[in-house]
Amino acid sequence: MTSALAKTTEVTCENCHLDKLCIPKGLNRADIGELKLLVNRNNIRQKGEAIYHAGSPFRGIMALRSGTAKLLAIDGAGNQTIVDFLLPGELLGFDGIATQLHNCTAIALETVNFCHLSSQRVDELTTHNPGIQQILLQRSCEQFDDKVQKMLLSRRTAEAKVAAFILHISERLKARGYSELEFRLSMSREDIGNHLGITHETVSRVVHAFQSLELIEIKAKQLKIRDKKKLFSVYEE
Amino acid sequence: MTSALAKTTEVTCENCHLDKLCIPKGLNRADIGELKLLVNRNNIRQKGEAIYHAGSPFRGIMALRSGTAKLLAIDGAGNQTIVDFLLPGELLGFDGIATQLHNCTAIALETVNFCHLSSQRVDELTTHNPGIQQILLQRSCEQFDDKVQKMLLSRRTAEAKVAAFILHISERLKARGYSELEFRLSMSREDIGNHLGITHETVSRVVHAFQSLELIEIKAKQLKIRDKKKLFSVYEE
DNA sequence: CGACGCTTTGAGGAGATTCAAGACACGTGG
DNA sequence: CCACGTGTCTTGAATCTCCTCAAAGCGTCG
Repeated sequence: MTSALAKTTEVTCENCHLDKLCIPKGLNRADIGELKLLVNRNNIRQKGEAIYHAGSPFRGIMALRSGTAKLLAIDGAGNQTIVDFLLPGELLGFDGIATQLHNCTAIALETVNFCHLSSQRVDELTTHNPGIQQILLQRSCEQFDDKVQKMLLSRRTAEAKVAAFILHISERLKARGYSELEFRLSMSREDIGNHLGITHETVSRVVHAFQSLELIEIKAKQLKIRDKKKLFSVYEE
Repeated sequence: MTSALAKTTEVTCENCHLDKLCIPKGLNRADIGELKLLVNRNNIRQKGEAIYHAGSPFRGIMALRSGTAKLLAIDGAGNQTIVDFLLPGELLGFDGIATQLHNCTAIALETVNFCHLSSQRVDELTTHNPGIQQILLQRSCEQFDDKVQKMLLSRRTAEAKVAAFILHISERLKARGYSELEFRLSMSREDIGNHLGITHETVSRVVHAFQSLELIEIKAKQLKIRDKKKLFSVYEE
């Protein structure tokens, strides 16, 4: 809410530290220059607030600059499933492109700051800037690839799921320049379980078992990976 | 193999009966005209043959004209998961766009005839035809939406999964002009179970239970839906 | 400090898997 | 056309993993 902290050097796509992850990845300099003019920056949501709701008109593509969020889908009977967790530099909004209505609800897990490419801008790109549009196609297909990986997990044991979850978060944080071995899980056990298709009690038990085996150290939401190799073997085997 | 049955009127995108499902859906007449020039038609694969392999270079986007196929992913430990079944009019190949290497293997479940938009053509579209490219983005996002639905299913009982599977196939066949209540399942119980995350024995038991409840009639691969409403309620509740 | 939500831990039970055996269907060759 | 063999499908029984329900512990925030 308080935007009194305006910096002298404004952050744009051209000097954003997330340029290797966000839309600019793979984009030429001219297109990045155009992109920065199209993007609306410094949108804020507090913990628990929605970025968009399922059923609402396509809001465009958003990119997290800081904070984390969850993407959830709801079926006819009201069951909620967490489709994805979003880390800084990751894009959301693709669930609204096909039908022009959002299929999922995006909710901040902590205060988030995000950039916004409005649906109108996205439409304009169709004719104006094939370069950026190609990037969107690529990113959308990345999300598809990601879901394929998730399907491969669904047949595995609770142990394998939790191990994969921890390793996946670790990899993504590493790519963002954060510590890959020690970090804070912004989501609840309930959320983790929901995402993995197990109960929060099972998450708790597995996490405790991993701690006993000295694969990890966990206290509340703070996690430290002690033996990445062994943790990986739980997932792999 | 025998293409001796060449028709006098050749089928193109402009007069294909699948135009309401395939790439042309939502495309203007001029773009369809261009599309037909880019597409390579009448590619054939026999049952069990691959259309493309995981790890191979991106082959482009393909559209089934007849026959069915399965799309499968393999993890590090060699576990295979069937990501999707493909019906006539459905597109495949998106698993190769993000990395330019196919993430999945596509295999014919029976003789298939498909159209092919080569990777080179797909790349050309980036600069030449933003209209077709936009359609690809939309289709890619549809696949994403589809995976979200699948995630919602993963927490459900074996009954709900099988009911949803039958109803989903039924819907898609209906959209293609086939009977929605009576059809042949081209995939094995093993394949169905793999796709749904249950064993083939469980598929068999559930299918038998549905038959006892008079929701369906099934003999080998031939399926008849007797009570769609009740079947839907198994899925919904 | 107290209340609330989140997390942990335990015991019992349900659903799905595994293993095993038999039935059936399909294609091949006699 | 029928016999045969192979692979698919069905069915059963025992087992196991994970879930459900319940209660207690911990942390956090007003």
